[in-house]
Amino acid sequence: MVTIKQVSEMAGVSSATVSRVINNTDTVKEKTRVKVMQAMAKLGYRHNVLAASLASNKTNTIGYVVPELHGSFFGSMMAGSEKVLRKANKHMFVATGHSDEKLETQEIEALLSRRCDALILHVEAVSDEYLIHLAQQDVPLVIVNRYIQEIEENCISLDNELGGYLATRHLIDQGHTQIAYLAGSLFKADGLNRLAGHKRALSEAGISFDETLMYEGDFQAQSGEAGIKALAKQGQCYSAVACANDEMASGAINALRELKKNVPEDISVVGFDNVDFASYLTPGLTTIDYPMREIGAMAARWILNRAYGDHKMELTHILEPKLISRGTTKQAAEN
Amino acid sequence: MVTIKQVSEMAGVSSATVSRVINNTDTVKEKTRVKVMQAMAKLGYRHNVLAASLASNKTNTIGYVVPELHGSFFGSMMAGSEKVLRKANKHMFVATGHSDEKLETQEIEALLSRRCDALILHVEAVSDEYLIHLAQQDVPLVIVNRYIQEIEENCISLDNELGGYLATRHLIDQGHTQIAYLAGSLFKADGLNRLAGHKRALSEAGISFDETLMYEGDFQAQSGEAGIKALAKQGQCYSAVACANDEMASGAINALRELKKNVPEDISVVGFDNVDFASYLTPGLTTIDYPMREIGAMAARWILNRAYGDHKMELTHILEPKLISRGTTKQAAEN
DNA sequence: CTGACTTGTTTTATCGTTACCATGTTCTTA
DNA sequence: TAAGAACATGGTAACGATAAAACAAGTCAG
Repeated sequence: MVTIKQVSEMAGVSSATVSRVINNTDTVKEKTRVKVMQAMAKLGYRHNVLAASLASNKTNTIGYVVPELHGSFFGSMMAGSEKVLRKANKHMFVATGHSDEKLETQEIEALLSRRCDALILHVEAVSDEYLIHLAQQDVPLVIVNRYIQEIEENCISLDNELGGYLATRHLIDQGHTQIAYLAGSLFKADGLNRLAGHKRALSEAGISFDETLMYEGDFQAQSGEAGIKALAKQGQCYSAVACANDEMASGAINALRELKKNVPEDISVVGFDNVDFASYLTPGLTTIDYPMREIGAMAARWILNRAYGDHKMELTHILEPKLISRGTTKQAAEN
Repeated sequence: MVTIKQVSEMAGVSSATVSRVINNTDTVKEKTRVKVMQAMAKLGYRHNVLAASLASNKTNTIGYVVPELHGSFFGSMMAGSEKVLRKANKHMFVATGHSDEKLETQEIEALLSRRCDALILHVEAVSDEYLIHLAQQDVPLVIVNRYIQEIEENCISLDNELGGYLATRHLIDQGHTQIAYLAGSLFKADGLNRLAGHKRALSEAGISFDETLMYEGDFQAQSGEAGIKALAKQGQCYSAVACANDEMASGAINALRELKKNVPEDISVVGFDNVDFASYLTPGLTTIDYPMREIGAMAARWILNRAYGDHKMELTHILEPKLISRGTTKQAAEN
């Protein structure tokens, strides 16, 4: 492997000068620069980032932990971050936590061992305490899609309550008054907050929340189907369904079809997340957009701000969801 | 930052011994090991992988280039690799090439600068020559979803021709004889090979390939719609359509619906890739499974084999696609 | 013409490990 | 019991860079 030393010898300068040329860190006479460049080219020199990082105590690398690599959800987030980081010449070291406490911890430790300049974490299993402790150490940290009061400055998340509100509000605006709700797992913050938004929209419109029109699922398509069937069994009456996510909405639509209900003619359906397939369904699924890409970008901006002192960007901690109106919702029929 | 030196002092041993304990690289008396471990715990020592890599000339890191991070395609591939590499305690450094020659080259160089032990590349814009040259250097290399004769030992790809064959063969088996084909971009190897498979299936069944029943699209949903409309305009007659990928199939189905054709009752449709949303469509899309996860896993196995001398695994260069039969294909109506 | 600056460069210490060689100690075994 | 093997550990030179201090030469105002 060619070293900076060999380059410096061939160019007839010291290795410090070569380092300057490589890093553009200090003034170097044009003539010297050219000599160095030529020597590098001739020897086929390749900068050793490892050695540089060790010496400079900076890796220009952001450690990134996501639950999974497959599926498009986290991919979008990483893509958002990548775009921002690329411009700043920072790189990402990606690890997966698989929603397992031990693994998550292990990967975070590994990233720190690699001396990442900062971390972006989407972790689900480690405790708040662990993260709080981590945040108080010297490595800048952004926690995505999780809100922890004590270190809220390090958190970025979506306003799920607002999303739930917007979904139901959309249905109300279209004249629906009997609105069923297929909730996600209510032991999860997201599930709970979305439901809270639903309730707020109802109450704002003077509609009282009817417990019997709600079904608690688990964010899976299967539970959307189950929800519709359960409501049917109870003989519930409604003209619209708001769902905790798109998978459940998709399941619900299938179940409604089985019950010979047309969507959206008989029943309107709204989802949440705006996953890829939402637009491929027929009719296209009306849903709430979960701006993962933007969240990823924002996380990266915070990192740039905190770890590299770039203060030129606009920053927020809470991102706002938007309603995407497609084909599964429709003006309520007149009574 | 706590160093190995400080640990060694506290434990009353030399730094060499501490290194031995950390790396489990040599026998150390149990009593000494305990002393060292305690010192590490007490000082809150964290191994510096950078320094270790520099000294040992090994990073245990695989450089990974994919075209994009978003979408589930490459995510699945990375997930497949990650699972294999995790078991071997290797990590992935992910970079994106965005199908741009300059970017791809740049990222590959960056990974080499970081002294990755090996590379897994899914690149589309760099030339074969560049890759051939790279393969002949000292860094082990696996090229995914691309076949380059001169370095076929480094390539892993799907048998697209077989996939195309299976799709059309499936239609023929169901009694279809007039089969339209919506091709992908034919300047791409994948598009060409899938079409070739289609032709082989036809010829094997004694059906002659009818140029007018083919439309060249570009792998986008839009072009699937366009294809069906173009065929309709020409007044073509067919009972089944094979598509170059699922997006085009989805577009085709929408166009067929517009033409008041029922899928699969009037027209059978088969896609290619088995993307996530294929199973969410109603009816579910019959398609050819592109085993990205398995491809990623295989790439990782090759790396383990080549870069780390693990010879215990079964390896292949060409993976086989499978037909996934869902609801968009159906026995041809009797004449 | 001189002292203060600026510019360009070298010198040398340092970053935190690992790898190799040397050395001392403890088992085996004939 | 002596010799050699196996075990346990220490010393120290790399690994390939950067950074801070020191120095040399050129510029310029007064």
